[in-house]
Amino acid sequence: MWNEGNNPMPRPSPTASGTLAPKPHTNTLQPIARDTLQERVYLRIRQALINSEFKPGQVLTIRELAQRLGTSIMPVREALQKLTVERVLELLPTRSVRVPVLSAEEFAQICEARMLLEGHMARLAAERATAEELERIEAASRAFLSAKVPSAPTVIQQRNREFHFAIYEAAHQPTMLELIEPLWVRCGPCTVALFIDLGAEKIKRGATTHHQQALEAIRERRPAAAEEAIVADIRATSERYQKYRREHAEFFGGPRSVRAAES
Amino acid sequence: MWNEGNNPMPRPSPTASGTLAPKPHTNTLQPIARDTLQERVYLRIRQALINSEFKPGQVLTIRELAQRLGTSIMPVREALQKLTVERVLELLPTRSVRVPVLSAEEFAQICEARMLLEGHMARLAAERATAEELERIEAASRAFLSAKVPSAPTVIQQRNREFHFAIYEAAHQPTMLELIEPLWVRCGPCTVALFIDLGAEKIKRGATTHHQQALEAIRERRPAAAEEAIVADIRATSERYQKYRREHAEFFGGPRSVRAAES
DNA sequence: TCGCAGTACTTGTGATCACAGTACGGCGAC
DNA sequence: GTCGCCGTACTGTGATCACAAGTACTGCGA
Repeated sequence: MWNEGNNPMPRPSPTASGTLAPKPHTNTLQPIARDTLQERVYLRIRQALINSEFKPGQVLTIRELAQRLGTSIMPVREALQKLTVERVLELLPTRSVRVPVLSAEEFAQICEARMLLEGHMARLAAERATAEELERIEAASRAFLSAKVPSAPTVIQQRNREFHFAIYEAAHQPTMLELIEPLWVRCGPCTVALFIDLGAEKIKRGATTHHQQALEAIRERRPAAAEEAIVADIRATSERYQKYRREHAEFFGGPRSVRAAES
Repeated sequence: MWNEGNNPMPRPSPTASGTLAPKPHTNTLQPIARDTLQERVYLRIRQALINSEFKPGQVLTIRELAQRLGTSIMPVREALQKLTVERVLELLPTRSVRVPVLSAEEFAQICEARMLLEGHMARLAAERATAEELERIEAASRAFLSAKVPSAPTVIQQRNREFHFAIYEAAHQPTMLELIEPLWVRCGPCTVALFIDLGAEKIKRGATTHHQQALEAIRERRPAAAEEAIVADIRATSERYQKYRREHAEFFGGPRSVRAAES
């Protein structure tokens, strides 16, 4: 499961674009992709983190990644820099980087921010969603429901993500959407770890209720109810992590945050 | 005023630490600073942006900055990368970076996020602030009030910032604090531009009311009132920018967002 | 006088090299 | 046998070089 050893990492493919499914474009002859190597490396590692190809706590070294990706170290070091700034990765005292193991408090605070921002977005979506956007949300919801539970946990997580962002896009606040996105990436590795260890069955069942409530609230233009449903969904994730951390403190052991040693 | 020409930029000084005043440490023998050149460059440029040493819209080139800072291009290019990820700087189609000129919508959405997050923090501060933290907040308030209006607008902005963050630190949510900080840096250049053009007098007078209300609310443990005061303060900034943009559309002219050309 | 092409220069990107700091192993002394 | 030292291997950092893409300027020709 974890990509710890020398399992070959596929070369970054040009089709591996951002983490959100791009909206279908109707206009032809859109500008061709002219991205840099560094950008591809960045997106590839980011995707790997979302997909839990790296384990929380795992240390990533520049040269090894460069070798596995078939590039020099330059694109990799800059990609890791970027991920560190986003706090998707964590700086060790040796200046190596690792996948963070979020403490209960950190996870809770990120979830708190998510509740505030995403609740706001859900409220706006209920007010503003167009018919087309509503259809997208419903499609995402169906996709989530139809995800086979025994399938890779990342699939459930992926569908869950797409459902949420289908809602948030309907709020028509692109700048705020960009603030929310990194919060998901930060939670990603730890959340997926939860999926794997706890079994996706129970989690999916819990989320389904909130999803249905959110969907209906948006369809019926009830902003407060939409906000409430999304907040409840996030709160459930937060509390699940709290509980899990308490019960498996040893698993998340090891030297916790690097910064703890600083102050 | 603007640092457009060849005005020498001071070498990054080891004392130029973060943008927040560090809390006084009581324990001796804290770890010595062991930061990298890149980090100093990053903080120096970041500080320069907050202080409005660069004008919104101004293009920054790696080699020129490197020369002015007296380093090779390596630390500078990574510092600019980091600032771009934080969206403090903006990528041009040529892959140069420039100081963003926030559109009215972007500024409004960032302020909306700030109202949600910082309002939350103000509420918590009113619930949790210790006597010592309250003293820090009051000191910051006095410092803001005593700032001479004709002095550099950046001083007012600096004091304002310190007052706000004195409150937020009393919420005891470091992770969320880290989410708020980059929002201030993003707003920085455009806000200070506002100060300069509009005159700090009026702005300071407006903020003073909100500050006093927030301070009293925290002192008297009224969380809802504290949140309200902070939100009102941010909303005033947001609306001032909206108005200013409408009236000075030509000043902020030029090709707006780069991404506008992409879709 | 206008328009176009060619050139020189500036820009960011990526690769390679040199270096300093750290971690970890073995080896020797007590 | 255990503790401490030392050397090796490895890691990130910073500098320099090579290159491709873009821009602006200049000069030639219509």
